Amino acid sequence: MRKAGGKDNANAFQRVYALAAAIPAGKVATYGQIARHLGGLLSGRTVGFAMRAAPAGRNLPCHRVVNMKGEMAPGHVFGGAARQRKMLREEGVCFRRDGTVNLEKSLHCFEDAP
DNA sequence: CATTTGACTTTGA
DNA sequence: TTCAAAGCCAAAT
Repeated sequence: MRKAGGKDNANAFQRVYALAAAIPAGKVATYGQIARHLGGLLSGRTVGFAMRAAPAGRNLPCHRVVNMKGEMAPGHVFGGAARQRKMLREEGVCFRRDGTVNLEKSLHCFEDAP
């Protein structure tokens, strides 16, 4: 049990990391999916924020987490979108001709949230 | 303490 | 069909 009046929101970030680490190779997950899996405790934006704030040393496969469109992270977070795409492709993720991830093929299936 | 920004998603035109 | 705006939560300023 937590202390009364205290917010366990910080725990939510750890849940995001746990789910991200639970994504098997060759599969990807969306931010909103993880957020929804947390029971609406967070929103897709906050999940992405948690990834950006994800501490190194956790071996966190944040590159397996993409947006609903299957696009890679913006900027050079993983050394460039093309770099992340190649990395995911090496893991066995299916891609479309548009350069986006084929969510129909490589979207990891989390359990539905209540 | 209030405002702005950001690795998102959904709905409306 | 594609484009734009609103809603969302947390950290940074």
